[in-house]
Amino acid sequence: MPEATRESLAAVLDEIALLLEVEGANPFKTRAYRNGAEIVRTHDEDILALAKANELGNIKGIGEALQQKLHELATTGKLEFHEKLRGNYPDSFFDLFDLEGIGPKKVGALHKELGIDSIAALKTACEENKVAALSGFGKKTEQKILESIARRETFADRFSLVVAAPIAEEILDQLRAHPEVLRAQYAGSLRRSKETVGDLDFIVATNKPAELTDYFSKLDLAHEIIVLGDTKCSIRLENGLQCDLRAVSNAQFPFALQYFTGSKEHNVAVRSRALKKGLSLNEYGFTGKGELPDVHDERDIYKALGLDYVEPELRENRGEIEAADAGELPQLVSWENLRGTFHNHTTESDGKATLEEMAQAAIELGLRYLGIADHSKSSPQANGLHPDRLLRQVDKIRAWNESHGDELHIFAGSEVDILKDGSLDFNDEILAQLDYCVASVHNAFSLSEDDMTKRIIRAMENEHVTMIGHLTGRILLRRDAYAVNHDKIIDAAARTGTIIELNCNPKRFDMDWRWWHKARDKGVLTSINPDAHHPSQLQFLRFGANIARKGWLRKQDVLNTRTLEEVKEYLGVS
DNA sequence: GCCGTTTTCGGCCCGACTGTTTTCAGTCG
Repeated sequence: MPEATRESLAAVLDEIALLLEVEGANPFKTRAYRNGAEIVRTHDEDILALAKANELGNIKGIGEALQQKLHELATTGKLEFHEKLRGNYPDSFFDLFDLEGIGPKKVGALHKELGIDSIAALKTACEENKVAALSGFGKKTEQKILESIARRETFADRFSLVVAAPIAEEILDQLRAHPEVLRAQYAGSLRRSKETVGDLDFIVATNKPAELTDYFSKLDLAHEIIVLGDTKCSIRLENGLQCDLRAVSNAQFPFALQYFTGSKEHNVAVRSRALKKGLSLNEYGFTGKGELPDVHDERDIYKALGLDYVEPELRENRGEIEAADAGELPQLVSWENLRGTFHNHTTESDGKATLEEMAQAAIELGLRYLGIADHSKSSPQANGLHPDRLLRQVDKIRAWNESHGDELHIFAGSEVDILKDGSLDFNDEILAQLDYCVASVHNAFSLSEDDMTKRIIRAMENEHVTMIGHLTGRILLRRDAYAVNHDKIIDAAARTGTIIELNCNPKRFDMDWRWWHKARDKGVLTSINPDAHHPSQLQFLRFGANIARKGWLRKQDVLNTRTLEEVKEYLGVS
């Protein structure tokens, strides 16, 4: 029996809620289970230990029934009530909930009436027109189910910022160009700078909402209209990305923007704070007895609740409300603070542009310094450099600085492979000739967490290693992180004075934003690096600043906000 | 299933939209 974890407890409660819903139980009962799952996930004591000790009695939302069930789960790793409920359905049944347009009720009806327990079975039933004949279903529903199944096979359910961000900017421009639009903004996870997005949300302030939803549905980018009403519209683009518009009055705008920016968890906390002040908050405004606060923008909403303004990136209910209450929110780093960057490639290894072209792009972007760090010899797949080529590149960079250094200073570095045992791909004699060194893992991903952590810490202990590149090796939407113990790495970084890179290539965003606050508090410095393989990728710095903000980082936590002179001093180079 | 200065029953968040209905249930956010 697998050991119970916080997440396994929560997942069982969520699954019970789902199955109760399928079977038509009291909706408030299912909500109680969902609510219980959320409490298990977010409670700030050791919930597993409390459950084992059967001491959950004092937590609001966990009653006698849930307490008993969590105790059984925590001590035995399973729950008879759950197994009984779950026993009726195969694993494939749960895939049905991934489909858009059908929820627990319809899934329940399909299972009860037609015995459908997988997407394949549902597809067949639709093709045989058996679904349209069911009560509560019809021709259109059947068609939508088939389209949803096809879409699931064709499209991703989340999108990279490289894809989504430019689209969002374009749609926002088009909304702002409409004469009836007073204010417009995107909301949702993009505004919060999540590392990937599931869909795009737009809010417009207007006196002609129906005109705007109509306009939105007819955008050139709109490939399909999902819903179209007088105040909201959803479209799907050709690449499968869903975009939602809410059209509200100018007075409602700040409330709608705040509400649809989320996160859900942040909003729950904000609303409960409002209730304590005798105010009810929803996407349209405050309601309550007496005089209501005067609200013109989002800041006024937070102010009315006695809170400092919470930047969208921080709205994840990870301590920002408490900090806003205490006046202790950080002054976040911004994109304009960045003066240079490290970890960039050229055609010497696997980059697509020469040293000169990369330098030119950095100048155009307004950077004062640029770090080059091509791959080392143990990455032959990336055309990694042997020492002789590396040292020739160093000479070339020194020559550039002689002639162009007043405009852009280039730091000569290397992205050195951390070998399986934690030793480095170049010896100390070579490393000593560089201005700095990014050490990264590029192979042997399947080491145990313990071995991988030791491997990276050994590299950090080398005095020539300036920073650790893409700590976990994850490729978003494609490859999971390798196992590594973040706590131990952060402690080692603090102890050895090693920088942990914030790799802001949107396919990586590594280290994950959730760890930066802790790293910062332990005095760990970061460098926001685009890992650019093309001049245009230097622009990733903008995403990088957003992710840093999401990790609560301030200007002083980021090496590349420093002046050239300060960086030279830090690196000990002239 | 949870909760309570409305205290052991009765309420729990809700508005917009669609499709299947003929006044409303289900889905979504």
